[in-house]
Amino acid sequence: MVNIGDWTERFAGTASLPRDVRDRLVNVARITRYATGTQVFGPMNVPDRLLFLYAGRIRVSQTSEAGREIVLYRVEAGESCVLTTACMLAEESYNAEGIAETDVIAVALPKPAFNRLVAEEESFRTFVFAAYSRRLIDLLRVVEDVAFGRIDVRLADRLLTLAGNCREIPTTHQQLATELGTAREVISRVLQDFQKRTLIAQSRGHIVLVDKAALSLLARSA
Amino acid sequence: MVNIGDWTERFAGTASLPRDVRDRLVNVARITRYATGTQVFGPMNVPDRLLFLYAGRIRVSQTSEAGREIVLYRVEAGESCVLTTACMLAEESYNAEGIAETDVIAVALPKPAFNRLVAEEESFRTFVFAAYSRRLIDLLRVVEDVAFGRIDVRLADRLLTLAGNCREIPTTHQQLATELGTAREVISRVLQDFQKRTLIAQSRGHIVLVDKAALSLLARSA
DNA sequence: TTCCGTTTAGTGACATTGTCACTGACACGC
DNA sequence: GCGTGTCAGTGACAATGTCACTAAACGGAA
Repeated sequence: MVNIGDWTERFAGTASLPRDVRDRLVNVARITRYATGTQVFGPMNVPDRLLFLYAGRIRVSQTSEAGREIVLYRVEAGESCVLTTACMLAEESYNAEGIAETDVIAVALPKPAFNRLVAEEESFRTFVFAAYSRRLIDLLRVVEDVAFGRIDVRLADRLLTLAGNCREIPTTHQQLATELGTAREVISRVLQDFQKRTLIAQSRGHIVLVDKAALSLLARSA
Repeated sequence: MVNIGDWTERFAGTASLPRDVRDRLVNVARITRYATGTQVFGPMNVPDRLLFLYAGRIRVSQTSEAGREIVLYRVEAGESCVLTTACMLAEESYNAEGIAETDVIAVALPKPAFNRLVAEEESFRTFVFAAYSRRLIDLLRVVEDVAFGRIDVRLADRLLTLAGNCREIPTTHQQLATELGTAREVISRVLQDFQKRTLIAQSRGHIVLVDKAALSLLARSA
């Protein structure tokens, strides 16, 4: 186990806390690691601690009974994973799960410590509420996209997001279908259309964004 | 203005607070009323106070740029409206709005009082987090329905919900389309199908649930 | 290397849902 | 009665989802 030192520097909610509070936190929190591809939380795997993402990225998605899946949002380093909180508090069941998309290092805070911190520290409270709000708004965006958005527009947008500064994306049609909550065949059709319009180039498990400008235009067209 | 007396009895988060805290709350909170059909909050109308619903019902929905709309959830008496909190905290814009579906009486708590309460009172804190969690899970449900659900199933389910114990619903096809985030024509088609199968009867602005059992079966079939 | 099984992608037919441009029916006030 | 606006019905078509396949690419084993 590698010592990651004073992780309280890393989080907006803890960086400005008094020295003694931070020392206490470092003592009570447990550092947890998840290898790429492993499940961080899920219906069968409800953590009893609050997770703060020190490094890595978690993909949160929801699966239907029929087995279809949609990506809801991603938790990045420095953020907290509030869905686990929701999970602990609300007794209702839900079928969202978090998968480590890279190797992940998380800080797991026991519930009593979390409670105390929310009660005593204004800045931490603000951080937690902001995290909740952020996720609520993320979900509003998902609802809007799924309910009213066109598939080609959503796909163009997602391709650009996944690529970041890069031009290439190592991904399969099935993975992209999961991103948008649709079927692989639909993705294949749209990607073929993109290819014909020379917006992208494809090979097995690999997509190259040839014309980012045009994709960007398409993504913003709705 | 009618005096509604000690409203702190009404909320899970305030009923168990010490007498002196409740007296203080009653003093600082303002009672607000909204007539049926008026907007409680929206993109252009961000309240600076936290709302707790004393009586009535608020319908929270989201509108697309193209003007199509979908109902996200309803806030019932005794619940708090956390989306307004999200709204205040997160700077990001979103286009959800809350409409008073009946005449509404709400308790509006100034932000400092809210903050103090969250800090000092465990039971209130639990209440607020539970409210957030509830909404997050509501939204997960909406995402699942919209992304993976069939229209006929969703409509059957919504009709039963809207009817409650009653057999009749005074509503237009357009209103039902807004409930599910679809188009009126789609609702018309499905309702005609339901009518042919004698699950319902229709007249202008009015639907009678003839065979609730069958509708229920259909609603649960996915 | 060749063979074979697995994963990934392509295809066409069809079902469902969404869009558009209408028409007709009903209710209400004058 | 007669307009006027709201509500519902319709058919053609477009977009998306489903199904049952085939074909191509890759990787390991013989």
